[in-house]
Amino acid sequence: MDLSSIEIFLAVASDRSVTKAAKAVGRVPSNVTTRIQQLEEDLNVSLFSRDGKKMTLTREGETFLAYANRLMALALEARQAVRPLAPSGTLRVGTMESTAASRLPAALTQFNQMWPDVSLHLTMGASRDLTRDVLSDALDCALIARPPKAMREEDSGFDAELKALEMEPVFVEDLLIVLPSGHPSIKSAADLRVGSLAALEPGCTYRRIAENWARKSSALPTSELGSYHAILASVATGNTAGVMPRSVLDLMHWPTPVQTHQLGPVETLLVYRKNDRPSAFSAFHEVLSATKGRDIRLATN
Amino acid sequence: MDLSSIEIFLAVASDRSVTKAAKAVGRVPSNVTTRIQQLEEDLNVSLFSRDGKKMTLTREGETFLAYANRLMALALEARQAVRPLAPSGTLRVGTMESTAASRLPAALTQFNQMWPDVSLHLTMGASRDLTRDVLSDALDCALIARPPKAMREEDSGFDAELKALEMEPVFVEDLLIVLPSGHPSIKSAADLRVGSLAALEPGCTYRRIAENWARKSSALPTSELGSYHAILASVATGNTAGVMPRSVLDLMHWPTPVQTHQLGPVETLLVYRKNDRPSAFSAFHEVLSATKGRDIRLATN
DNA sequence: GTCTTAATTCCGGAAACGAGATCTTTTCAT
DNA sequence: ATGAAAAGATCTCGTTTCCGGAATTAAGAC
Repeated sequence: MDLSSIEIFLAVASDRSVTKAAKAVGRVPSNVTTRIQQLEEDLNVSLFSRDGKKMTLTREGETFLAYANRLMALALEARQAVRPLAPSGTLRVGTMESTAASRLPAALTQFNQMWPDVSLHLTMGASRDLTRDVLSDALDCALIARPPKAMREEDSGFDAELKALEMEPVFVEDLLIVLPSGHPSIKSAADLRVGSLAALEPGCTYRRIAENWARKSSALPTSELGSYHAILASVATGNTAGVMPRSVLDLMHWPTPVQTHQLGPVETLLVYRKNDRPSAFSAFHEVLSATKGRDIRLATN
Repeated sequence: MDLSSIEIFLAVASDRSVTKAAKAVGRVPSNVTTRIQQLEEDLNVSLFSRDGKKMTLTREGETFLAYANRLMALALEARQAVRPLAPSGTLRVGTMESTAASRLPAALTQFNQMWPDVSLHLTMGASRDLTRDVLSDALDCALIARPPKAMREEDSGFDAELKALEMEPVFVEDLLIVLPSGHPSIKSAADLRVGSLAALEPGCTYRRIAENWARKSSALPTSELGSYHAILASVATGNTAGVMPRSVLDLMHWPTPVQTHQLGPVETLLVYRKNDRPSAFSAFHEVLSATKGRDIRLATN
């Protein structure tokens, strides 16, 4: 029994899908299938029932899920416990709105429990700005969206800044165009029947991805809003299409099942300066990796 | 972090020796060294301090040890929890005296806590007899000493019986000749200055190994005793050399540091009938494997 | 029925692992 | 002191395992 198998198991259990889980843990679906099968063979019990293309936990899978969470939490705790110098002081973390909303709560809670002596300073911002702030030492690290290759070539300044930093993928977001209810489903931006695209600031990678996609076939103005709640409200008026990752949309329990269009997966990176990892940063890094793809409800060892 | 690395770590921590630990977990020393180094690099902390050839836990190593025990215990519990049908009924286990004394207490305690519904019947005996009892279904399984190859060729009956059973190594014992205090150290049986060899029954593999070793150079009578305590007492009289594994000797806190001679490592096997693994047996098997090389003091998850 | 999506199976290249040989250092005996 | 023995570390090599991509199969949607 290998902890990485358990991480994979947790991802599959929480997504109820091999494909999603594979993205979440940064692997390929065939690999996820294999590891789950190995785990099942090792435990000599079937963890998921595959009726058709649905993966649902069996009763044994449910009980194993509880243990899996405890095991991961305990492993993380062990890792932290042997840290020779307990982190303290302040850690300045930059993050996108979306990550702060959907991914960070669990990690921050856990981090606070483990290291109450560290005061975390959170700064929200667009990926472009956050990156600059890390470079200029206004932040210790930041969670940003990696622009797709095509966009990086266009904006060589941003690309150069990224290359000057260490980076590591921690999440994968499924970026969506959210359509007003009743809007017909679309294949490309040409099918849009709205007056504008609602997004956050100009430096926001998600916004720029959406704009790139939209301008291929239509000349749609972007209306800039301050929050994802504002964007969704704007979509509800009927004349706007919103941009946000699925994880954020899921968070909002929108009343009606909205029509969405996938712009594809976008990686969230943790970036930090090379050769500058204060103890508090390493601790944060570890907590983040451990929380990756894990169920929100935290295990209490 | 891999559970097998943790198992190796536990073995090194409890033996304070790479070589011993390697035997305990059935690996080669170089491998143990590497895995420990990997673990240290992964945790970014040194677990052992190597002053000379002594391996002692560092402060961080100590704290990690606690977590390592808890992790293994939790993993074992998870394994047991998903067992689809809870084991019950009786399980008839045969064991050598020595194993019952040194290795089983921890495993049996844990097993009893986990499966109070299973009533364990322990039978002590010599390897030869236990094997026959498993074959004839008088026992469900047994812990026996694997005779070295040379001996197996001599006793083809025993060998055939073993081949008819499933077997799996679970412990490695360091078989010793225990000499009276003051006896000069020996290179071979020819250097023995005693009147007899003290051992258990004729079917005992340890006894037969010792007799084989002794008869190469001298014709020493074997005096048969009923227990290891009796053997040690007999050795204390000065005219007898005893046969026992090191683990048993260690258990007895003999007052003076006794002179010993190594007859080499002997594997302890768990043997059972092919295609006959009642649920209670599988549970026992798992507890045994998990206890292998682990510290006696059990972790309470 | 066809198309799409998801899971599994199969396969080749890459990385990790384990065993043995060698080397270094410590310890013990002479 | 000196040599021998033992233990740990290092290196290399053969094997296994693991990962990712392509092909395959199966289920649901239109």
